[in-house]
Amino acid sequence: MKSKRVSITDIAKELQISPSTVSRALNDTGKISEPRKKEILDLAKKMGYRPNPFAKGLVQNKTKTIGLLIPEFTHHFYSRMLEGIESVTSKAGYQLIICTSNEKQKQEIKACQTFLNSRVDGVLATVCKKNEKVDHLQEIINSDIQLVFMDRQCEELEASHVISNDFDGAFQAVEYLIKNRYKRTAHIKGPKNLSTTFNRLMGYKESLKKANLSVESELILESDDPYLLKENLKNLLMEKSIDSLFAYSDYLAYDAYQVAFEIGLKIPQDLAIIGFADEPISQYISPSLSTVNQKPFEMGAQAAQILLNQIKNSETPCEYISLQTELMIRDSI
Amino acid sequence: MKSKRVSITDIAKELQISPSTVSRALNDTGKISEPRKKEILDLAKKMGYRPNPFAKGLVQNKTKTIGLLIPEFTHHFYSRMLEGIESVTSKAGYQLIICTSNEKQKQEIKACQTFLNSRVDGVLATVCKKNEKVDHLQEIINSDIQLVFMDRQCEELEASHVISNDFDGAFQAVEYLIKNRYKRTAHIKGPKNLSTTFNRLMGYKESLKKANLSVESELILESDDPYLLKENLKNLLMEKSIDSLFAYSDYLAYDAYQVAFEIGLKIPQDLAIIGFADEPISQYISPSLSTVNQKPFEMGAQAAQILLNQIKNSETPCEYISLQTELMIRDSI
DNA sequence: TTGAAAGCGCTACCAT
DNA sequence: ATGGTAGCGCTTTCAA
Repeated sequence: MKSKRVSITDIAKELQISPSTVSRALNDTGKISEPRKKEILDLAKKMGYRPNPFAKGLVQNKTKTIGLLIPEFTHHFYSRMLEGIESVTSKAGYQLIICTSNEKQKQEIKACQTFLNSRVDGVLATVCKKNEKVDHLQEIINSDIQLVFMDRQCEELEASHVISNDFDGAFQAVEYLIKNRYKRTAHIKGPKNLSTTFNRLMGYKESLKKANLSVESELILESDDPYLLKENLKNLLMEKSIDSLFAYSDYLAYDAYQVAFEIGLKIPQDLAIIGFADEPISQYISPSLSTVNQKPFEMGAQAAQILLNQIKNSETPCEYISLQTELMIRDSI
Repeated sequence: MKSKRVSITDIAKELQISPSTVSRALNDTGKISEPRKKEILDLAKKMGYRPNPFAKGLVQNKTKTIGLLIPEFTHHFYSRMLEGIESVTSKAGYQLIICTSNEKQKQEIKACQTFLNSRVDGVLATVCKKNEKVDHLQEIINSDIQLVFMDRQCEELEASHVISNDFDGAFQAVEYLIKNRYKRTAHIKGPKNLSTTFNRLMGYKESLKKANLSVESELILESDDPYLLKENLKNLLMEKSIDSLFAYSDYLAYDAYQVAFEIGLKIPQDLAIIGFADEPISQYISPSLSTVNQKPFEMGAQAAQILLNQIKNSETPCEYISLQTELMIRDSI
């Protein structure tokens, strides 16, 4: 029962005119008389005509397709970013090809191959944690495919990016602790090699410096090994040498909650905590967690908009956007 | 500097053979001599040949593309389902076109148009909450596009589905409450018109009946109006007429937490609670929430697999899968 | 085993 | 304003 798809030539034959005229009417391009146009459009509708994207793509060499590379979607941050992206791309008639890297470089490389094969017009990417090499991303650029980074910066490559102002976000968080008369603030660092980790650490340090407080390396904790982190944190807390904590993420902040509770400390009385990202859990844990909102929806939307601009005009210079964060004060301080 | 893309004819010319032979070698189809094949493959690689998906799609009328319709991605459940889908589609060389409905029928209809226009080979869909009409989905089926529903069933349409066994999940949850000697269990219902709402309610009722407990309509609460829900729940709790609660979702369970705390009740001593979905928050709230895990990753993966089978052979009969859920016991009972 | 050629649906160019 | 037609890159007969 498969009714054959109706093509431009079908319409042309029906109307005894040429395909070019039909094409012109359908695309509202070039000269064409109004009555003709109307006649064609009406028939097209009646016959249920749908343009064949392949034929179009073949001849125009544009795919109206954007590749999206994301580490994973289970963090609310990325889901929300996706919604921001989708809100602008769908409006512009672009489609997304989504690939997840699961933070593995191998999958990231495969994703880039997919993008190349699919001839996407542009790529939006949040690179994975451990990228020693960026050849696969360089290849995207070399193939004249527009590229915009999100959330995580990639300094080796010349491409636009939209990231959070991690430095300011961290600075303000720590500043808020200091203003509230907390004297010794620890920091739990993020994963190695990420620009975000570096920038939040810097914000922490600078904030201390500005308040004439010393930056002590014993108060800066690595988080790569969760067990070790908890041990180190426990020691710090037992020695009562800190009264507050700024964590790279809400999840790491929650780890601190657990350690604190384990040794009988109260939050925020004994330990004030501020996290980062404003994941949903920060509202649900108790006490609710003060944190830094990164505006993921806006991040996605802006990145998509920049990409579309670059696709439209490849001469568009790179843009480097740092989104202001928002300090969300709840009950953990 | 845009180096022109290399095509099959480029390779053919270079080797002074015909394009058809090159095509055969590249696709490993039909008769071709081994040395020839090797020669062609080597050169193709050297020249950086990439098949043009448009030309291929145009001639084969297959897009290797799947449309994915999802209400939204900020619930962990859907993100995880997406990861399950992606794990099988990417392996099979299919690409996903993602559209979100935001639970709005209008956007859902638009998404279906997108799928039709893009000539996707198949569609994976979780329909939105308020669908009075299903014409847009019917049109997908009429256009000979394979369709598989996930999570939410759509009885009006003849299509495969992969859903949770909501009935059993609810039944077991309530059974667990009863076994632990809770006598009066309330239920907070989900959104109207959803198959999941109906099935979980039925599981609740049947579980009570099986234990010879009466089903009391006053203990079944609507959730459409959050304020009203909290008021009603508060009344029930003040009257001390219930000792336990089974909620349609983890978020509704959390609402119950808040009401309980507000009037000074302890969980689970004064009120035992079981939620549904095993969203991340259920581990993070305190006390941690007992809930029903729906295996979203498996749901996505299975739905994708069924869809691929149907795409490969359109005569494949519809499949109706009910995934067994898993009761996750934590501290709220 | 290989080649020649038609044709998928569309646009763009040139002609009228 | 409209028509004719080549050609995008590929697969798929059919013929050799």
